[in-house]
Amino acid sequence: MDAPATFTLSFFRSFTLSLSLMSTPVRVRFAPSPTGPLHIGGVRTALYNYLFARKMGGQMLLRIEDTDQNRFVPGAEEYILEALRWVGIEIDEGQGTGGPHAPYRQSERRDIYQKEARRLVDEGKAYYAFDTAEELDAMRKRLEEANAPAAQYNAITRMQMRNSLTMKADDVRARMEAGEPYVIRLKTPRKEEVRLNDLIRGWVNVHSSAIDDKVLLKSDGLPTYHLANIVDDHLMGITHVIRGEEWLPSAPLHVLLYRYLGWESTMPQFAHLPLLLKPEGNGKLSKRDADLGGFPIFPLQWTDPVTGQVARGFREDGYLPEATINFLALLGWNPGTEQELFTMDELIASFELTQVHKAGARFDIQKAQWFNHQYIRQQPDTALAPAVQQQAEAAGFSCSPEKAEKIAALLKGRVNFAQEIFAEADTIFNAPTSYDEAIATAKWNDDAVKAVTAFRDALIPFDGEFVAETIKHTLSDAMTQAGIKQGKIMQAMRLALTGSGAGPDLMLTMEIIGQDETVKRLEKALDNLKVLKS
RNA sequence: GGCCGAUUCGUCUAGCGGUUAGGACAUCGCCCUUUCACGGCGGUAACACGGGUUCGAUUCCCGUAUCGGUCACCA
Repeated sequence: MDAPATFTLSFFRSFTLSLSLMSTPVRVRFAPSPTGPLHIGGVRTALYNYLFARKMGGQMLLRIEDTDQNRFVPGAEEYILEALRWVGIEIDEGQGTGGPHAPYRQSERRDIYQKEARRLVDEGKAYYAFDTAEELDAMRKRLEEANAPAAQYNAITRMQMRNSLTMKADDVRARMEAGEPYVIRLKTPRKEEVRLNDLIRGWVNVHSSAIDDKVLLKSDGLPTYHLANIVDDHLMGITHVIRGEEWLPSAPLHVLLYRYLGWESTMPQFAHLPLLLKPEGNGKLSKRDADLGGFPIFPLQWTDPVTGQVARGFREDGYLPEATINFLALLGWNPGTEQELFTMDELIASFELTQVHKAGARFDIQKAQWFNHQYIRQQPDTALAPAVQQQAEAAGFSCSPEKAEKIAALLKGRVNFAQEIFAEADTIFNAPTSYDEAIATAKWNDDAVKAVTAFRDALIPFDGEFVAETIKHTLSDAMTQAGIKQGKIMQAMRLALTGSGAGPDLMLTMEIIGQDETVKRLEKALDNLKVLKS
């Protein structure tokens, strides 16, 4: 911590995570591209970044990687911000929040990247290239036909292409002045072993011959991901890059870039997360799976601005944010305990990057539903009631807040989603218009008629508080007087009141529908149900 | 195809040389209950394969297979 901190830091950084963490504040970033709705896998990446940042007492940044003008989708950035807010991921610095390293939108930082790209050219670590798309295609085709080991722009092929390494300096300058389009490419070394120590996977070695001369700066003047993310991560003081496994193959290239830019000593640590896979079959989770399986893979509903197509969201489907993050957190990570239910604070407390699983995880919506069930039943009735009331009123029923609350209390344990409560409450709002035939046949007998009649007769003069407890007593007294065993006629009683053989607690159901309605339903049953066999 | 990565019940996973291989979802059964659920209890179910290393491998090493990712002026 004290005097030799700088030395200690750079020396131990690559070996000991904890040591460097004690010395430098952790800074992580979530850097999505605004090309559409944020994928649920992206939400998980953001979540792991957030958990790690909070756990380490560090900061979480949000950067928008919009360097591809062609793929820009209006509304996507707002969607990202809202999705993160919804699941409870707080951004300390970045787009939508601000901070000392603004702007946080890469399209607004082009001068910064251009400066660094030119510096690389000046230092002989990159070069200008004028090849057209057709020329590149021709080169790849030629190499493929020649059965070359790799059809790429690299240390071998670059000398046959049109670039500042093969052209005269005057020629290069003249073309640039004439406005001919060009890119800046990395001059990848021919023979070099690039190593990187991934926090989740350990050492990964790649030979530089496998890395091609990646375009760093595109002909439109904007950087590619590779350049932009390194420049920004460095400038913004990022200490840990936590991202999806799809970046692992290009990670050695990034190490090379840090080296060439002279920033290797403060290079962030890398952690590559396993991917989310299709529920069944092969490949990674895609929008198609959502359509096929009838479940969301986006946090929020999204309407495509061009096609108008609507993609469902976890939020709109009725998943609670708590359930969503709990589900996501455990998809690829496990604290090693047997705890399944975690609040955000508990996740933060127990999260460890080193405990992130290495293999991809199949997306299982059933588990998500189970988590939602757990959180729905924990919700206070008052939190669930407004939605019930709203749905009821929208369907043309009058429903007081008190009634909605009672309904929520009665049914929340039976459902996976809040909106299912109203559907389950159908027998409360609607008197039966028909009766379950199987139950009627089996249970509607002479005793049942006698029991229902007796109960009705006991209910009409009843003037106490009409609540489950007193109803229960009234019923049992009536049955005793009539000489009927209560257990024998309960199914019939339920049938008379709800038309169904199954449902929630009957006494509470009666309490909610009220005394008058209860009596009315009993009479209606007596009028409409016939004893088929005695 | 080249390169990189991965591989424990159907699924998510624990395990980090010696375990009756544990938990959760799903599934099945029992109990609870007026019923259906919920809940409780229990059952079925896994170390991809082949070589090593070792007294001993799910665990370490090497192959094979399979799966995943990546090979753009997209991120």
